Amino acid sequence: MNIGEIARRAGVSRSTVSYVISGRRPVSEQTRRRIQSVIDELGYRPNASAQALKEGRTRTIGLVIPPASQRLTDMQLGFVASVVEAAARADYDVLLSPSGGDHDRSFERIATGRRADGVILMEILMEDHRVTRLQQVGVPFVTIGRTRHPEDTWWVDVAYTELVARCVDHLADLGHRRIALMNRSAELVAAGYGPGHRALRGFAEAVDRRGLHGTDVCCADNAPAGEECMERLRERHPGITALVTVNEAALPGVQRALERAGVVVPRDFSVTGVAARHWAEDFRPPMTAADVPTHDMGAAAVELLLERLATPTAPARHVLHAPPVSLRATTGPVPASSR
Amino acid sequence: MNIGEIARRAGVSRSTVSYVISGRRPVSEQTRRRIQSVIDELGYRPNASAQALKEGRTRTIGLVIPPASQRLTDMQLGFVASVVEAAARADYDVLLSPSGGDHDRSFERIATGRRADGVILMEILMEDHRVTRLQQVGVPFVTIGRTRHPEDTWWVDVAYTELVARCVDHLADLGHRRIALMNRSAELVAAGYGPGHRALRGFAEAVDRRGLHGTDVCCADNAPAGEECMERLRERHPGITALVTVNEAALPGVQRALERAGVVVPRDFSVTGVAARHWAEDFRPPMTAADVPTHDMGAAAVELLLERLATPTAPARHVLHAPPVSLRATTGPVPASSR
DNA sequence: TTGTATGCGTTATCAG
DNA sequence: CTGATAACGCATACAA
Repeated sequence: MNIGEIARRAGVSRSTVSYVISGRRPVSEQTRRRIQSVIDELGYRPNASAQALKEGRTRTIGLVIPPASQRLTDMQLGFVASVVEAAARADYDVLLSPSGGDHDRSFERIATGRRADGVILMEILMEDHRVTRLQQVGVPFVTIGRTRHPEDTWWVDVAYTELVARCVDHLADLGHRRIALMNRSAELVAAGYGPGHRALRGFAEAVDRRGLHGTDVCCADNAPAGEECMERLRERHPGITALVTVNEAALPGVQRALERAGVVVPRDFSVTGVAARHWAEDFRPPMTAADVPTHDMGAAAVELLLERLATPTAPARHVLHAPPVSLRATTGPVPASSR
Repeated sequence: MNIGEIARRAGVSRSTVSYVISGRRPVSEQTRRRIQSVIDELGYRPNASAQALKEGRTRTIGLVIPPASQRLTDMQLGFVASVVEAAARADYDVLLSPSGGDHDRSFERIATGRRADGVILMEILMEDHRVTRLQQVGVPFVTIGRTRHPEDTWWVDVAYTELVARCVDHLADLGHRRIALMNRSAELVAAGYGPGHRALRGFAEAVDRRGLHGTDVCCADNAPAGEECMERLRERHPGITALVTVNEAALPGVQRALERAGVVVPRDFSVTGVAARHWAEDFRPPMTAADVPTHDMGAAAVELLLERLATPTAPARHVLHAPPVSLRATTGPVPASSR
């Protein structure tokens, strides 16, 4: 069934049906009603492909996610959920592309097949070939995260450098002198994953500025790795009294390791860092942390993209989130024995 | 840039370019090469909307997920990931529709706008209006989960009734007489959520058949709820010695509650149930459970859908997964004191 | 081996 | 207020 069929049954031309649907020109109440009743009766809806072809836009956003094979972290999931939700609110659909390496077919379809009006990219590397590719092809895009030189791209990001530095400052203020950073996985950092690098930089700078002794370790994004990592950390660096973590998925393991070692938080050991809110709140006791506002960020990414689509010549916009460190219950004064 | 532009630059007709791309008719090596080089040089890719309009198919699968506002459970996420991955392998794209209630615009776009060749639906209710709607519209679909009368729909599901019964049998064999079922949330069960109903039925039947004393409770899909629920359960039914759970998201809370109460698993208390593998393995000690093969199920759903698209007249196919209960370390003989 | 012409379902321009 | 018609970009039947 198509618009011609509706027109035929209503005894009007196809254009009139089209105008009834779009409302872009006045139609007499009488014919409007007649046409509408035929539409309702047959349950007619315009063919999206034909509309897209004619209008030159698909009302679809491409969302490039990490290869689905590896389980998405909660933060990634938070981004996906909020992007989908924000897009739906704007009556946009979301086309998912699970793309990892180079020359991914799914990515290429979205980038060059005009299947989407614009693209949202996440898990950005400092040097990201997907960003390069999208720029080359000329598809409007917004990144969640940013590359090394983000000046004239559109992005939404978390100020990892600053947040981690704030956590270090907080610990230093509490008298801690020997602290550790639990970073994301070694592979991710090696690949040039932005948050990993920026967290490390913020840690190093703050530790240096406050004259502390800092240790940093990479840790895979899961609980067992967190447990092992925490144990190894305390074993090799028995002097540390506090942890800054940017690896939320490892948190349950960190907790387990501390519990098993009989370490009481925050009496014996302090924990803080950057995490999605529910990870911080699920920690026992609730964790003092900068809560990454995944929900706002996904929505902001969509908003930026729609703005970019509406005014293609607009200068690049960025949103850098630096949420406050929410004081909960995992940080306290350095133990007297370690002072 | 379009196919005409390529044709013009290569000095051939548009059809020849089209045939070079599709390979559906022989083209002389010489012109093929000339055309290909122009295509490569300009980075030309056919317009997906035009292709879809012409061919009458979009090479896109619609995936209807729960409203994104509520965090997806790991099992749901597993389905999404595996569907996306399997679709990508078949060179299909996935269009996401976060749809909850009736008359969802995003759902309607997918159902009636011919934006997708077929649809995969998850979180199916015993009476599901989305299923009805899709049948009415005539869009091919496959459900992950099934309705009350699933005979002539296409679906992939987990045999909750049977799996829960097996868990009960296992506990009965170990001598447990008073056991509890931790179901999904009360809202979900009230809404007619299939797994909730079928788990309850399997539990009731098995408990009855083995002459046990069974208690069942609903629990929200998160750790804090699991903790509270477990505590209440032990408080109100101090006699229970084992738990069957189909609520994986509550597991960390269950674990925490047991630990806080000083209950040693499986010496004092046994735990088993249905869960995605990593939840079972993350439990301490590793949990004896029927592991839901989310990965296989998503892939199977895609496979079924593609088969249905290929042969529209084929009779309905179903896949019912009944994975074995993997013996790990959370079940043991009933404590002597409770025998 | 290649070119010409048609139509997929829409929207919008131009006439009436 | 409404209708005829020309694109949008592509694939393919038909011609040559």
